Amino acid sequence: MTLDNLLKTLHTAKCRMTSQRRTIIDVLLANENTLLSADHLLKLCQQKNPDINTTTVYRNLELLDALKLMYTVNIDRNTMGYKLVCHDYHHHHMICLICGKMEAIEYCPISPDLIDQATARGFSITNHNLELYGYCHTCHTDLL
Amino acid sequence: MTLDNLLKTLHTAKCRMTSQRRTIIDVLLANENTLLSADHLLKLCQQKNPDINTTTVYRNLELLDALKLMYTVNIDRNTMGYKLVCHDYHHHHMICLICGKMEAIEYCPISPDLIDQATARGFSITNHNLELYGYCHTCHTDLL
DNA sequence: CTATAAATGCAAATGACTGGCAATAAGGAG
DNA sequence: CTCCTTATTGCCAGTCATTTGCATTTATAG
Repeated sequence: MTLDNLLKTLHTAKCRMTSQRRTIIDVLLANENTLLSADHLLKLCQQKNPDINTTTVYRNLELLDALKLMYTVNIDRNTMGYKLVCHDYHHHHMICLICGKMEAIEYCPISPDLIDQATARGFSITNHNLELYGYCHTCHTDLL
Repeated sequence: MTLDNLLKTLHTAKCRMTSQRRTIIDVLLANENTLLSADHLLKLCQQKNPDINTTTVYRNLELLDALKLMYTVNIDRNTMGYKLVCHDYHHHHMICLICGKMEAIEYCPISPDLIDQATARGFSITNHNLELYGYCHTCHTDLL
Protein backbone atom coordinates (compact mmCIF):
# COMPACT_ATOMS: atom_id res chain seq x y z
CA MET A 1 0.00 0.00 0.00
CA THR A 2 1.44 3.38 -0.98
CA LEU A 3 0.78 6.74 0.64
CA ASP A 4 -0.44 7.99 -2.70
CA ASN A 5 -3.01 5.25 -2.94
CA LEU A 6 -4.27 6.00 0.53
CA LEU A 7 -4.54 9.73 -0.06
CA LYS A 8 -6.31 9.19 -3.34
CA THR A 9 -8.85 6.80 -1.86
CA LEU A 10 -9.53 9.10 1.05
CA HIS A 11 -9.93 12.07 -1.22
CA THR A 12 -12.37 10.23 -3.44
CA ALA A 13 -14.39 9.36 -0.37
CA LYS A 14 -14.58 13.08 0.52
CA CYS A 15 -12.53 12.60 3.65
CA ARG A 16 -10.51 15.48 5.03
CA MET A 17 -6.90 15.29 6.02
CA THR A 18 -6.44 16.31 9.63
CA SER A 19 -3.15 16.22 11.49
CA GLN A 20 -4.45 13.34 13.58
CA ARG A 21 -5.48 11.31 10.58
CA ARG A 22 -2.17 11.99 8.93
CA THR A 23 -0.28 10.76 11.99
CA ILE A 24 -2.34 7.58 12.12
CA ILE A 25 -1.70 6.89 8.45
CA ASP A 26 2.02 7.55 8.82
CA VAL A 27 2.28 5.15 11.72
CA LEU A 28 0.28 2.50 9.91
CA LEU A 29 2.53 2.84 6.87
CA ALA A 30 5.65 2.65 9.00
CA ASN A 31 4.29 -0.58 10.46
CA GLU A 32 2.73 -2.06 7.40
CA ASN A 33 4.10 -5.49 8.20
CA THR A 34 2.99 -5.58 11.80
CA LEU A 35 -0.33 -6.28 13.41
CA LEU A 36 -0.98 -3.47 15.86
CA SER A 37 -3.62 -3.37 18.54
CA ALA A 38 -5.63 -0.16 18.69
CA ASP A 39 -3.89 0.67 21.94
CA HIS A 40 -0.42 0.09 20.56
CA LEU A 41 -1.25 2.20 17.55
CA LEU A 42 -2.50 4.98 19.81
CA LYS A 43 0.75 4.98 21.79
CA LEU A 44 2.86 5.11 18.63
CA CYS A 45 0.76 7.98 17.33
CA GLN A 46 1.05 9.90 20.58
CA GLN A 47 4.84 9.79 20.31
CA LYS A 48 4.53 11.82 17.11
CA ASN A 49 1.58 13.89 18.11
CA PRO A 50 0.35 14.00 21.70
CA ASP A 51 -2.95 15.53 20.60
CA ILE A 52 -4.49 12.28 19.62
CA ASN A 53 -7.30 10.47 21.19
CA THR A 54 -8.45 6.87 21.56
CA THR A 55 -11.78 7.56 19.91
CA THR A 56 -10.06 9.17 16.95
CA VAL A 57 -7.88 6.13 16.44
CA TYR A 58 -10.89 3.82 16.49
CA ARG A 59 -12.85 6.01 14.15
CA ASN A 60 -10.02 6.16 11.67
CA LEU A 61 -9.52 2.43 11.81
CA GLU A 62 -13.22 2.03 11.17
CA LEU A 63 -13.04 4.42 8.23
CA LEU A 64 -10.04 2.71 6.66
CA ASP A 65 -11.75 -0.61 7.17
CA ALA A 66 -14.90 0.63 5.44
CA LEU A 67 -12.71 1.74 2.54
CA LYS A 68 -11.27 -1.79 2.42
CA LEU A 69 -7.83 -0.52 3.27
CA MET A 70 -7.47 -2.45 6.53
CA TYR A 71 -6.77 -6.04 7.35
CA THR A 72 -8.00 -7.11 10.78
CA VAL A 73 -7.56 -10.32 12.76
CA ASN A 74 -8.06 -11.19 16.37
CA ILE A 75 -4.76 -10.98 18.23
CA ASP A 76 -6.25 -12.71 21.23
CA ARG A 77 -9.53 -13.48 22.91
CA ASN A 78 -10.60 -9.86 23.08
CA THR A 79 -8.27 -7.68 21.08
CA MET A 80 -8.21 -6.98 17.38
CA GLY A 81 -5.01 -6.54 15.41
CA TYR A 82 -4.98 -3.99 12.61
CA LYS A 83 -2.74 -3.37 9.64
CA LEU A 84 -3.01 -1.90 6.19
CA VAL A 85 -3.78 -4.36 3.42
CA CYS A 86 -0.57 -5.07 1.62
CA HIS A 87 -1.28 -6.43 -1.83
CA ASP A 88 -4.20 -6.63 -4.13
CA TYR A 89 -4.00 -10.32 -4.80
CA HIS A 90 -5.29 -12.98 -2.45
CA HIS A 91 -2.73 -14.42 -0.04
CA HIS A 92 -2.20 -15.44 3.56
CA HIS A 93 0.20 -14.62 6.39
CA MET A 94 2.65 -15.86 8.93
CA ILE A 95 2.26 -13.97 12.20
CA CYS A 96 4.81 -13.68 14.99
CA LEU A 97 3.19 -14.51 18.31
CA ILE A 98 5.49 -12.12 20.13
CA CYS A 99 5.90 -8.94 18.10
CA GLY A 100 3.00 -9.28 15.68
CA LYS A 101 5.18 -9.08 12.60
CA MET A 102 3.47 -10.51 9.55
CA GLU A 103 4.86 -11.85 6.35
CA ALA A 104 2.88 -12.76 3.30
CA ILE A 105 2.81 -16.33 2.04
CA GLU A 106 2.19 -16.44 -1.67
CA TYR A 107 0.13 -19.52 -1.33
CA CYS A 108 -3.50 -20.35 -0.90
CA PRO A 109 -4.43 -23.92 -0.09
CA ILE A 110 -8.05 -23.57 -1.07
CA SER A 111 -8.21 -25.58 -4.25
CA PRO A 112 -11.32 -25.87 -6.43
CA ASP A 113 -11.23 -29.48 -5.33
CA LEU A 114 -11.70 -28.52 -1.70
CA ILE A 115 -14.57 -26.22 -2.56
CA ASP A 116 -16.15 -29.06 -4.52
CA GLN A 117 -15.87 -31.37 -1.55
CA ALA A 118 -17.59 -28.76 0.59
CA THR A 119 -20.31 -28.26 -1.97
CA ALA A 120 -20.88 -32.01 -2.17
CA ARG A 121 -21.51 -31.93 1.55
CA GLY A 122 -24.05 -29.16 1.27
CA PHE A 123 -21.89 -26.25 2.30
CA SER A 124 -21.57 -23.24 0.05
CA ILE A 125 -18.29 -21.60 0.94
CA THR A 126 -18.01 -17.84 0.80
CA ASN A 127 -14.65 -17.18 2.36
CA HIS A 128 -11.90 -18.64 4.45
CA ASN A 129 -8.98 -17.76 6.60
CA LEU A 130 -5.57 -19.22 7.09
CA GLU A 131 -2.84 -17.96 9.33
CA LEU A 132 0.42 -19.57 10.35
CA TYR A 133 1.58 -18.65 13.84
CA GLY A 134 5.08 -18.88 15.18
CA TYR A 135 8.15 -16.83 16.00
CA CYS A 136 9.97 -14.52 13.67
CA HIS A 137 13.73 -14.69 13.51
CA THR A 138 14.32 -11.80 15.91
CA CYS A 139 11.90 -12.94 18.57
CA HIS A 140 13.00 -16.55 18.25
CA THR A 141 16.59 -15.53 18.92
CA ASP A 142 15.51 -13.48 21.92
CA LEU A 143 13.80 -16.53 23.39
CA LEU A 144 17.04 -18.51 23.62
CA MET B 1 -15.54 -36.62 22.36
CA THR B 2 -17.34 -39.09 24.61
CA LEU B 3 -18.94 -38.42 27.98
CA ASP B 4 -16.68 -41.06 29.47
CA ASN B 5 -13.59 -39.28 28.24
CA LEU B 6 -14.78 -36.00 29.68
CA LEU B 7 -15.62 -37.47 33.06
CA LYS B 8 -12.31 -39.26 33.21
CA THR B 9 -10.29 -36.16 32.36
CA LEU B 10 -12.19 -34.07 34.88
CA HIS B 11 -11.73 -36.67 37.57
CA THR B 12 -8.01 -36.88 36.93
CA ALA B 13 -7.82 -33.10 37.27
CA LYS B 14 -9.48 -33.34 40.71
CA CYS B 15 -12.56 -31.52 39.51
CA ARG B 16 -15.88 -32.16 41.21
CA MET B 17 -19.08 -32.95 39.41
CA THR B 18 -21.78 -30.46 40.30
CA SER B 19 -25.23 -30.36 38.79
CA GLN B 20 -24.35 -27.15 36.98
CA ARG B 21 -21.20 -28.59 35.49
CA ARG B 22 -23.08 -31.69 34.45
CA THR B 23 -25.71 -29.62 32.66
CA ILE B 24 -23.07 -27.62 30.83
CA ILE B 25 -21.32 -30.79 29.70
CA ASP B 26 -24.59 -32.36 28.56
CA VAL B 27 -25.48 -29.32 26.49
CA LEU B 28 -22.01 -29.14 24.99
CA LEU B 29 -22.21 -32.82 24.05
CA ALA B 30 -25.65 -32.38 22.54
CA ASN B 31 -24.22 -29.58 20.41
CA GLU B 32 -20.85 -30.99 19.64
CA ASN B 33 -21.07 -29.91 16.02
CA THR B 34 -22.13 -26.35 16.68
CA LEU B 35 -20.21 -23.30 17.74
CA LEU B 36 -22.08 -21.77 20.65
CA SER B 37 -21.58 -18.36 22.14
CA ALA B 38 -21.32 -18.27 25.91
CA ASP B 39 -24.69 -16.60 26.03
CA HIS B 40 -26.36 -19.15 23.80
CA LEU B 41 -24.87 -21.95 25.88
CA LEU B 42 -26.16 -20.31 29.05
CA LYS B 43 -29.69 -20.12 27.66
CA LEU B 44 -29.63 -23.77 26.59
CA CYS B 45 -28.39 -24.77 30.04
CA GLN B 46 -31.05 -22.75 31.79
CA GLN B 47 -33.74 -24.67 29.90
CA LYS B 48 -32.53 -27.81 31.63
CA ASN B 49 -31.58 -26.27 34.91
CA PRO B 50 -32.65 -22.71 35.81
CA ASP B 51 -30.09 -22.60 38.63
CA ILE B 52 -27.22 -21.76 36.43
CA ASN B 53 -25.29 -18.62 36.24
CA THR B 54 -23.30 -16.71 33.61
CA THR B 55 -20.15 -16.79 35.70
CA THR B 56 -20.43 -20.53 36.14
CA VAL B 57 -20.68 -21.04 32.40
CA TYR B 58 -17.60 -18.94 31.78
CA ARG B 59 -15.66 -20.66 34.51
CA ASN B 60 -16.49 -24.08 33.16
CA LEU B 61 -15.59 -23.07 29.64
CA GLU B 62 -12.30 -21.80 30.97
CA LEU B 63 -11.71 -25.06 32.82
CA LEU B 64 -12.51 -27.25 29.82
CA ASP B 65 -10.28 -25.04 27.73
CA ALA B 66 -7.40 -25.43 30.18
CA LEU B 67 -7.90 -29.19 29.97
CA LYS B 68 -7.64 -28.94 26.18
CA LEU B 69 -11.19 -30.15 25.75
CA MET B 70 -12.51 -27.01 24.07
CA TYR B 71 -12.17 -25.55 20.64
CA THR B 72 -12.68 -21.79 20.48
CA VAL B 73 -12.87 -19.37 17.57
CA ASN B 74 -14.08 -15.84 17.30
CA ILE B 75 -17.63 -15.77 15.98
CA ASP B 76 -17.38 -12.06 15.37
CA ARG B 77 -15.45 -9.00 16.45
CA ASN B 78 -16.31 -9.42 20.09
CA THR B 79 -17.82 -12.81 20.72
CA MET B 80 -16.15 -16.16 21.12
CA GLY B 81 -17.64 -19.40 19.86
CA TYR B 82 -17.11 -22.54 21.91
CA LYS B 83 -17.44 -26.25 21.21
CA LEU B 84 -15.91 -29.46 22.46
CA VAL B 85 -12.95 -30.75 20.49
CA CYS B 86 -14.27 -33.51 18.32
CA HIS B 87 -11.52 -35.85 17.24
CA ASP B 88 -8.03 -36.61 18.29
CA TYR B 89 -6.48 -36.21 14.89
CA HIS B 90 -5.65 -32.87 13.37
CA HIS B 91 -8.24 -31.42 11.01
CA HIS B 92 -10.10 -28.24 10.09
CA HIS B 93 -13.69 -27.05 9.81
CA MET B 94 -16.36 -25.51 7.68
CA ILE B 95 -18.49 -23.12 9.72
CA CYS B 96 -21.97 -21.91 8.89
CA LEU B 97 -22.12 -18.13 9.20
CA ILE B 98 -25.76 -18.27 10.23
CA CYS B 99 -26.31 -21.16 12.65
CA GLY B 100 -22.73 -21.90 13.66
CA LYS B 101 -22.87 -25.50 12.55
CA MET B 102 -19.44 -26.95 11.96
CA GLU B 103 -18.31 -29.87 9.89
CA ALA B 104 -14.89 -31.37 9.90
CA ILE B 105 -12.78 -31.36 6.75
CA GLU B 106 -10.38 -34.25 6.72
CA TYR B 107 -7.73 -32.15 5.12
CA CYS B 108 -4.87 -30.02 6.23
CA PRO B 109 -3.11 -27.87 3.67
CA ILE B 110 -0.02 -27.32 5.75
CA SER B 111 2.54 -29.39 3.94
CA PRO B 112 6.11 -29.92 5.16
CA ASP B 113 7.00 -27.92 2.10
CA LEU B 114 5.12 -24.89 3.36
CA ILE B 115 6.77 -25.18 6.76
CA ASP B 116 10.13 -25.37 5.01
CA GLN B 117 9.39 -22.21 3.08
CA ALA B 118 8.53 -20.46 6.33
CA THR B 119 11.68 -21.73 8.00
CA ALA B 120 13.76 -20.54 5.08
CA ARG B 121 12.33 -17.11 5.68
CA GLY B 122 13.25 -17.17 9.36
CA PHE B 123 9.87 -18.04 10.82
CA SER B 124 9.51 -21.04 13.06
CA ILE B 125 5.90 -22.09 12.83
CA THR B 126 4.21 -23.49 15.91
CA ASN B 127 0.60 -23.69 14.85
CA HIS B 128 -1.94 -22.54 12.33
CA ASN B 129 -5.59 -22.16 11.74
CA LEU B 130 -7.83 -22.66 8.77
CA GLU B 131 -11.54 -22.24 8.64
CA LEU B 132 -13.90 -22.22 5.70
CA TYR B 133 -16.94 -20.01 6.13
CA GLY B 134 -20.20 -20.26 4.28
CA TYR B 135 -23.75 -21.47 4.57
CA CYS B 136 -24.85 -24.94 5.50
CA HIS B 137 -27.54 -26.62 3.46
CA THR B 138 -30.39 -25.70 5.82
CA CYS B 139 -29.48 -22.05 6.21
CA HIS B 140 -28.71 -21.69 2.52
CA THR B 141 -32.18 -22.95 1.65
CA ASP B 142 -33.73 -20.57 4.15
CA LEU B 143 -32.00 -17.67 2.46
CA LEU B 144 -33.80 -18.24 -0.82
C1' DC C 1 -19.31 -38.05 59.26
C1' DT C 2 -16.08 -34.46 58.70
C1' DA C 3 -12.55 -31.65 56.95
C1' DT C 4 -10.93 -29.37 53.07
C1' DA C 5 -10.61 -27.74 48.84
C1' DA C 6 -13.45 -26.98 44.72
C1' DA C 7 -17.39 -24.66 42.88
C1' DT C 8 -21.00 -21.40 42.89
C1' DG C 9 -23.58 -16.82 42.95
C1' DC C 10 -23.63 -12.22 43.25
C1' DA C 11 -22.12 -7.81 42.36
C1' DA C 12 -18.70 -4.99 40.96
C1' DA C 13 -14.67 -4.41 37.81
C1' DT C 14 -12.29 -4.68 33.39
C1' DG C 15 -11.16 -3.65 28.86
C1' DA C 16 -12.03 -3.06 24.06
C1' DC C 17 -14.86 -0.58 21.59
C1' DT C 18 -19.07 2.64 20.33
C1' DG C 19 -22.35 6.55 20.33
C1' DG C 20 -24.18 11.30 21.49
C1' DC C 21 -23.19 15.85 21.29
C1' DA C 22 -21.01 20.18 21.23
C1' DA C 23 -16.80 22.38 19.57
C1' DT C 24 -13.35 22.62 15.93
C1' DA C 25 -11.40 22.84 11.49
C1' DA C 26 -10.72 21.32 6.43
C1' DG C 27 -11.25 22.71 2.01
C1' DG C 28 -14.21 23.91 -1.98
C1' DA C 29 -17.04 27.91 -3.72
C1' DG C 30 -17.08 32.45 -4.52
C1' DC D 1 -8.58 35.42 1.22
C1' DT D 2 -13.12 34.59 3.46
C1' DC D 3 -17.13 32.08 4.29
C1' DC D 4 -19.93 28.14 4.72
C1' DT D 5 -20.83 23.48 4.80
C1' DT D 6 -19.90 19.36 6.70
C1' DA D 7 -16.30 16.14 8.16
C1' DT D 8 -13.73 15.36 12.23
C1' DT D 9 -12.40 15.59 16.85
C1' DG D 10 -12.63 15.22 22.02
C1' DC D 11 -14.88 14.19 25.92
C1' DC D 12 -17.76 11.36 28.42
C1' DA D 13 -20.94 8.09 29.23
C1' DG D 14 -22.63 3.65 27.62
C1' DT D 15 -22.19 -1.38 25.78
C1' DC D 16 -21.15 -5.88 25.90
C1' DA D 17 -18.47 -10.02 26.60
C1' DT D 18 -15.77 -11.63 29.94
C1' DT D 19 -13.28 -11.69 34.61
C1' DT D 20 -12.51 -11.13 39.56
C1' DG D 21 -13.21 -10.74 44.69
C1' DC D 22 -15.40 -12.66 48.26
C1' DA D 23 -18.57 -14.96 51.08
C1' DT D 24 -21.32 -19.14 50.86
C1' DT D 25 -22.27 -23.74 49.48
C1' DT D 26 -21.17 -28.43 48.29
C1' DA D 27 -18.62 -32.61 46.52
C1' DT D 28 -15.78 -36.11 47.78
C1' DA D 29 -11.58 -38.39 49.93
C1' DG D 30 -10.43 -40.38 54.11
